[in-house]
Order: sequence, then C-alpha cells, then structure tokens
Amino acid sequence: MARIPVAQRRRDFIDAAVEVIASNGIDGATTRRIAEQANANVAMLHYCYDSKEDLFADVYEFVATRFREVIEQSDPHTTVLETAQAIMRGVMECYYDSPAFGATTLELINWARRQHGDRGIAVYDQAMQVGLEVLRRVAAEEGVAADVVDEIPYVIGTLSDGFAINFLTYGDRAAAKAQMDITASVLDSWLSARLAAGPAKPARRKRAASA
Amino acid sequence: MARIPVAQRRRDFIDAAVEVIASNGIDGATTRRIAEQANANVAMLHYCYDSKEDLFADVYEFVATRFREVIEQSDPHTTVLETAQAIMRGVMECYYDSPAFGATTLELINWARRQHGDRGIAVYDQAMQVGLEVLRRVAAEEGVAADVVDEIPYVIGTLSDGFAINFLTYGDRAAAKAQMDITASVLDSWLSARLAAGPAKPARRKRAASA
DNA sequence: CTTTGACTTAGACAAGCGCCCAACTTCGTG
DNA sequence: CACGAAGTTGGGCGCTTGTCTAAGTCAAAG
Repeated sequence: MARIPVAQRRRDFIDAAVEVIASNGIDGATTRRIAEQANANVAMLHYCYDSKEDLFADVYEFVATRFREVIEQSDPHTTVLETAQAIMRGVMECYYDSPAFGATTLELINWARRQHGDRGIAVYDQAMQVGLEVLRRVAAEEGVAADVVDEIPYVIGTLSDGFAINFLTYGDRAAAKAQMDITASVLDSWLSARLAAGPAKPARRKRAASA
Repeated sequence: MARIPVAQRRRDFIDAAVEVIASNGIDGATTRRIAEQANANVAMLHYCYDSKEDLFADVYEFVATRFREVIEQSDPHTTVLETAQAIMRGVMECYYDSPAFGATTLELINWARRQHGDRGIAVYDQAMQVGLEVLRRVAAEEGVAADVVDEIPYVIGTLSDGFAINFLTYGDRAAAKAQMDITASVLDSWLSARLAAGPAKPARRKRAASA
C-alpha cells in the first residue's frame, strides 16, 4: 500500500466528503462512507481528523473559499449591471460544472439553517459579503445609490439558489442551460428598472400595468 | 391517560413530524423524537404506522396538499401578471406564517434531490404543475403566448425557493418583509418586460444598456 | 542493521437507531 | 357482569453510528 502523508490524505477526505454529502446528505455522510470514497478506512480518517466535526469544518472552509474565488474571478470590473450579471452567471455555471459541489453547498446551507449557531450561517453570509464588496467597488465609480446596491446580493443569491434547487432536483442539463438564460434575463429586467428608478422602491403591489 | 383514536393520533404524528423535521432535518427526525413531540412513545407510533416510511409518505402528501391549496386559493382570476404575483406572494406568506412548514418543505425537496426516484420529485413537480394550470387558464383568456406562460412557474419557484432559504437561514422576520417586496418587484419587472416583448426571448448576455 | 517516527489497520466499545412483542388498561356492547 | 376490540406501554432485538485502542508496517536517519 502506498503511504500517503497526512496533508494529502486530508485533501482526499475533503474531496470524498463533498461527494458523499452530495449524494447522501449531511447526516447520511457517515465516517465509513467517506473513508470508503477516499480509498481508506475509518481508523485512517480519525488519524487525520480528531472528529467528524473537524473534517466537516474543513469541508465548510473549502466550500466557502471556492465560493469567494468564483465571485472574485467573475468580476469584469465594468458596470454594476454587468458585474451583477457576471457574478450570478459565474455561480450558476459553477453549480452546472460541478453538481456535487452545488449539492453539497445546498446541503450545508440547509444544515446551517437548522442550528442557529453563528458558525452555520458563515458560508451563506460570507458569499453575500464578498459579492457586496465587489459590487460596492464598481458602484462607487458609477455613482449608484448605496441602498440599491445593497439589494443586489440578495436578489443574486435568491435567483442562483433557486436555480440550483431546480437544476439539482431534476438533473436536466439541457433544461438548466435554458433556465440559466431565463434567470439571467430576470436579473437583467429587475436591475435595469431598479437602476433607472433610483433609490425609491419600485414595488407595486396592485394594479400593475396590464396589457 | 386519555384514549385517542388512531385517525387523530395519525394527524398528531404528522404535525409532530413536520415540526421535528423542520428543526432536526429528515435524517434527524427519529421515531423517538417524533413520538415525544406528539406526546406519545415509539410503540404508539408503530401502532399507527407500520413503518417510519409510511408516516413520511403521509407527511409528503400533507405538504403537497397544503401547497396545492395555497396556490389555488391565491388565484385572483384576473390578469396573468396579477395571478403570478398573487401565487408567489401566497407561497412566500405561507412560509412566513409557518416557518416550520417552510423548513420542512425545503427539507423534503432537498431529500427528493438526493434520491432520483420519481416519488421524490413529486412535491416539487406537483406544485409547479398546479401553478402552471392556473396560469394557463388566465393566459388563454388574455391571449398570452404559451411559451411565455410556461416560463413563469420556473421563475416563481426559483424566487420563492430562494426567498425561503434566505428567510429560514437568517430567521429575520423584519428583513423578510422587505425581501418579500423586493422579490415581488423582481417578478414584476421581469414579467412585465416578458409580456411586452412577446414570444421571443429577451435574454441579452452582453452589452446590456448601461447608463 | 537498528531505531525512530509516521502511516495503517482490525477489532471492540457505548449509544442511538427502526422495529417488534407480549402484557396491560380502558371502553362499548351483548 | 363478561368479553372482545381498541388503545397503550416497557423492554428488548439486531444493526449502524462515531470514536478509540493496540498492534502492525514501512521509509529514512543514525
């Protein structure tokens, strides 16, 4: 048997955990299943990590880091509208390219919701924060009102999360391509109108223009 | 101890299951926890249900039914735009009024995603289908193109799911109120533009109007 | 070659799981 | 009153879970 240093082993366990969480859920991701996926055994896992919780903490950080990278690398440094579009498309394509990563992210968010401890919300919150920083940088140059910018991460998050749920539930890659376009056009419609309307909220509850 | 007929007991177990699933997840919803929540014990649960799976089937149907009711009762029978708005607001308010129901729904959808069996997707699919039927009825009178109508349930689903994740993760009821308005305005912007543009897709990837 | 420290593993442990059985209580009916 | 059906329960079954212990293997330093 090839002897592998702990550092590499830990990376293997993190990758394995992402895969197992995606297909079995957080609670279904047992130490034995993760170990098997990583071509190891349970004792090996506990040689690298004191507890299952410690491994999951690393998984958590791995997901958060990758999220931050995707958002920052998607930044086109142009207008607010284009930046928002690019970030959302980057996130959606990230899910599309790696469904396991997307599913694990959903699983972690769902797990975060259950236990209202601060640590749980971290992933969700951090992604929002990074997106907000990128957008604020562009908005400052463009002179877009702050309260408009602050709404954008919520809308991007809502749309991309919703896209992820639909795509990962049905698993239809062809349909997902079309839905990415629809989702993009939804953001485009709203943000264009929102930027034109200015700081005041354009939320009309009744009697919206018909015909 | 008061003696309770099985029919009532089953209803109690379903309610208890919704609560336990919401706060412990599908896998964390053990028979013992559900029984305790229903002021009963494990043996009682197995007197009413042959297996845990049988109970969960009833929970599944309970959620699906309530969903259908919310969508149908939200139907204002006016325009496509107003109908779409009303359905989405109805769903979001349903989550807002009963976070446990919302959380359980997310949990079931998430569980459905894991096992790609047809039964799992049923809840998600059925809700989409009911919404589509209601919209098609209105659209026929209004003369709205079919392919436009077919996109609406996806957008409503995406937005309301995204809203649910955010609201249930943070648990901030005040913020949720504002986010419901934002989400409503997003749907309004997109659908208004979509109805005006006609059958052709208005998805512009690059060079969207800037300033 | 020996030693040392890092890597590897089989096996056992308590706790919790879904499920089941036999015995008990309660109540409407003959 | 007696009796059978319906409701109720403590305790135990086999299995899986996370974690740990003790023994074993191997590469490189002395």
